[in-house]
Amino acid sequence: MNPRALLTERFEAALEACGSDAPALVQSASKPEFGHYQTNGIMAAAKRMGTNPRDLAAKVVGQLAIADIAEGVEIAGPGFINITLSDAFLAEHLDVDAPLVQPNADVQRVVVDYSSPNLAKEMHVGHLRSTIIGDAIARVLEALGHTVVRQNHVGDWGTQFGMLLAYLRESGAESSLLSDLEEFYRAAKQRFDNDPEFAQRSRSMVVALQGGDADARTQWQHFIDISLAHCQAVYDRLGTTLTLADVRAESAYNDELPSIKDALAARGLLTESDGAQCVFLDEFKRKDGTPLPVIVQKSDGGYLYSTTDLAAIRYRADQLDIDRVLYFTDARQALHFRQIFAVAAKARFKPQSMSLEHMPFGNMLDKNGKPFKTRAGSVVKLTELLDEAEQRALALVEQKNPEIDTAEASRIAKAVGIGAVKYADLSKHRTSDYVFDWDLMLAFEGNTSPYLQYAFARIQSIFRRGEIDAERLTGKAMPVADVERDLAVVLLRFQEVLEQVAAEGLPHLLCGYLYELATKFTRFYEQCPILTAEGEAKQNRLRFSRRTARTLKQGLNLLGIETLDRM
RNA sequence: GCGCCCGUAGCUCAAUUGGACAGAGCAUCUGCCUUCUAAGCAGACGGUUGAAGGUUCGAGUCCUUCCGGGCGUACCA
Repeated sequence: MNPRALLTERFEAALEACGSDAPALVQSASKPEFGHYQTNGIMAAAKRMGTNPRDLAAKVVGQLAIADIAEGVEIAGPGFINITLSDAFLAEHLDVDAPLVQPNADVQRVVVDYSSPNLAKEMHVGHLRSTIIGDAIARVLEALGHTVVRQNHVGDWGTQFGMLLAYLRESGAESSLLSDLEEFYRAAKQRFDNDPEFAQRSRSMVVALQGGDADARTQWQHFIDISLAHCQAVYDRLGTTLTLADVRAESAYNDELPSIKDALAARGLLTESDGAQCVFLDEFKRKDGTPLPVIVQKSDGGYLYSTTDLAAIRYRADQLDIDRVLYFTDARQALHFRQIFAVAAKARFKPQSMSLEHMPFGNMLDKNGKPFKTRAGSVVKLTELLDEAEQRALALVEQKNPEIDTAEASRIAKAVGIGAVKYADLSKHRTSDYVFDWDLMLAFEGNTSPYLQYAFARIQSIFRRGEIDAERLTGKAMPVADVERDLAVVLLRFQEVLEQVAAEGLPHLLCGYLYELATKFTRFYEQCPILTAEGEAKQNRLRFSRRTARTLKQGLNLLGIETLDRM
């Protein structure tokens, strides 16, 4: 049930009857005095028709058929129409055990391209955003019925792999250095910078690797396996849905690259410039007229990430029959993707109907608001962050609930600690820069995942205390008290929020929703005793509790955050 | 130089894409635990939305200029 979509339909029908095809612009009310939903579109519609907005509002209300939805419709201000949903409507759609989400009408095949770490190094906090946001969006899309193809476009083919392979050969394949990829990289880099002979060996290693040399290839595979195993351990610990089967590495497109170049040439898009093969598009000229190239092949014959990305688009279109591709990478690649998408369209690597969307996110800053530099030593490894999160959470669990045994305490600490880290990231607008701060990331009160988990655990506690089997509850939650009505309206918004999250790739909208839901529930919880209530009132409150618990659980699950029955 | 993004409470962030009086959390202060978990609740304090103009019924959001910051801008990804 999506009340917003339903109201939009009804309002636009009424508008049409009044001779306007303007959008109704229905949204949930910005203030309680305005009811539950408000319509903002009348003013603009009136302007276009050259009539008075309040008169048009009155006409629209006259044409409006929403007696089955609303109990109050009111014209306010310059021409807003405010709607108050009826209790009967709310209850009708608040069945305790009905599914919370309905599949979308038009279901798509969607690639979500996310995480994509460089395998030369260990995963650090900079990889958190893409991994976590991409994973949440993939889950939400699936919940709405779409077919999602996760693709982890890992970097395994760059020039730096020559250096690593040379160092691997030198230090022995079983080197204990490999247990710490970061350290291994640092050591190799140092060797590379200080020993010209080693540097030369590294370069020829790249050539050998990309030329298909069997030995180089074997050693490379060995290194990649170790690195991927490390990534997978982090994914599992983070509770993301990524598996090794989702890896679609840069190297996977290696054999395609020459044919990408040929296809571009065949369409007359390729130009040689300073020895490099380039595509020049009119829409990417500089202001002074200097052309801005997309380089497809370097003057030394090597291919670049642009070529690989083009190959990936063609693969997704031809082999996977994809409708929509979402790229979760940082904002610095914005120009790159605009160019690639334009070239892909011109070269017909994708059908017109296929949507390519860059979902950029902001840069990571330090606590002083300066860019978080990747200077040696300054990156925080993801495993370190997660260790710290679990430790802090464990200390808190032991302090709050000393009677919980150690096994359960550590399980709770894990869910709370990891959840807090993820939520800190997911709850911020995707595109804004974000500040990396231990204390903010590991906060356990206020608008954090522990707050949501806590609200859920309290509900579970009610059922435990009352010895009630929540699964067996039936019937619809009927609002009686004001706090119940407030809760009911929020509960009914779940679907519309998910649809928006899926459309825009913005998980923070779901976070904001769940936080509002939890605060509304907690208010209800404070004001309406449940277990001591009697008869129908008790049943009804149990239904609200159950419905809230289910929504919190599913919502948190879509964010990749665990719920706990006790904490 | 040019292009893109950003600037909101002391701090960290929202603001449903132009809607009504800019909202939360943290911090500070006041209350609330023999009553379903106080990781909670109720309340107080806190704002010239970087600055100045403009567009209109209405601007944090759009336009112009300026200030401050970030990123990108031909062979890294």
